[in-house]
Amino acid sequence: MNKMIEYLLQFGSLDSEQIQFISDRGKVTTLVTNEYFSEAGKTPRYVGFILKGIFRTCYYNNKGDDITHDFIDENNFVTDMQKFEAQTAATEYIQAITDCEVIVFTKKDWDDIGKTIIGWDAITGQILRKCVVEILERRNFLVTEDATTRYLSFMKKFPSFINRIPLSYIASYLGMAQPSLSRIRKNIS
Amino acid sequence: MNKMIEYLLQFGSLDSEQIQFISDRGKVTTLVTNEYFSEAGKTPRYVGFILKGIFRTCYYNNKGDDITHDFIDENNFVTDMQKFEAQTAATEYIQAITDCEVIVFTKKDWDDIGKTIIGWDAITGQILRKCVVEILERRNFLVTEDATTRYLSFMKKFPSFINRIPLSYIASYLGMAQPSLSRIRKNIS
DNA sequence: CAGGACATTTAACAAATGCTAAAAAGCGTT
DNA sequence: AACGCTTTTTAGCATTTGTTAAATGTCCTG
Repeated sequence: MNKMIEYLLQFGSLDSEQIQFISDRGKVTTLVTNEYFSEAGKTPRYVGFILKGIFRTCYYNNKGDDITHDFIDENNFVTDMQKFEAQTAATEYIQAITDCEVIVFTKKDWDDIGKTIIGWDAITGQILRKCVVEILERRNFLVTEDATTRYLSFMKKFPSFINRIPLSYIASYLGMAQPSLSRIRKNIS
Repeated sequence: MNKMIEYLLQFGSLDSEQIQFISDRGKVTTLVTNEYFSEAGKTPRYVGFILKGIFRTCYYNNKGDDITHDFIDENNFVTDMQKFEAQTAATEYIQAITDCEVIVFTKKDWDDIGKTIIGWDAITGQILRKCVVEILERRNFLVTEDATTRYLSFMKKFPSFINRIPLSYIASYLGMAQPSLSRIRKNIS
């Protein structure tokens, strides 16, 4: 739980009573590889804070291809934010792609924290802003750069992912076919 | 100013005193086509709410190409959020691509609103969440779909942009060369 | 309405990437 | 070590997209 509190304290201050209030509501759970944290068509039940492991968000396009939109790893919140807030059906999957350890909060507990802790909106707002910037940075270059550049940037930003994640996920995240990614890897080395 | 208040009221309630407080701090200004709202290398001075016109965010990649990242139009806030909050130098330009009319807020006034109005964080947090979802929806398909599909989706989502925006901006936004976009337009019709 | 500046289209060729299927490599289990 | 299963690589060919430069179109100004 401490890792999460540390994370939160980067974005605002919390006294020990508030920390206790938050801690009391988080439950540590584990997911095994390939297990879903939330599923398309179902209402997301939890916000999670990742203690260990990597998740991906993904969906099936109209050709039936499995497309990975993003990877999320240790020391980050994971949730289908808007669908969780609105408690409506998600359109994407969130899947554990390694064994994972997560602190989860139910909607009720998350709302209670928001109502109880003055400044909670400011903290989550800041986290959100940081996430937006990161997402844009990560995804903008995917649109404009060629395949080799995209892969090199990915390696640079997520060196630890290369050997922990199936190549097919990386290929679809980078917007290319898997054989193309293989070819690129060969050319680089 | 009313258009902005209406927009805000979608995300939370404000009493007439609060509305007055906000209105007193916004100044209506105009920008002509090609004028910058904020510039790379400079600290953003304003948050804006667009009453009329279209902006784009853009930057120059390492080959010197002018790349458009996004379009923003009427009835939306426009700002380099994180750089504005932190008051540090921006890395992108925000440029008017039509004549524009905008309500602007200085950093000081924006902060004063945040300090004065209870629930402001909650309102801006909601707007932020909505923006994140929209940005992701708009940009995710750019990575995985082919050029024709990307253009068709763009036309569907922004039919009014096609005749108001230079094609070169649209081409770079969609991640393709301008002659490719021309070819696609020909094939479609 | 002529001229100039800028935006868009066209064409031909080059390069990159997609697609398919088969081969190879890796991995866990027995 | 051998087997089955999954992942990754390879190869050849088809298709898409990029690149460059010239031609055409459009709009504004004098």
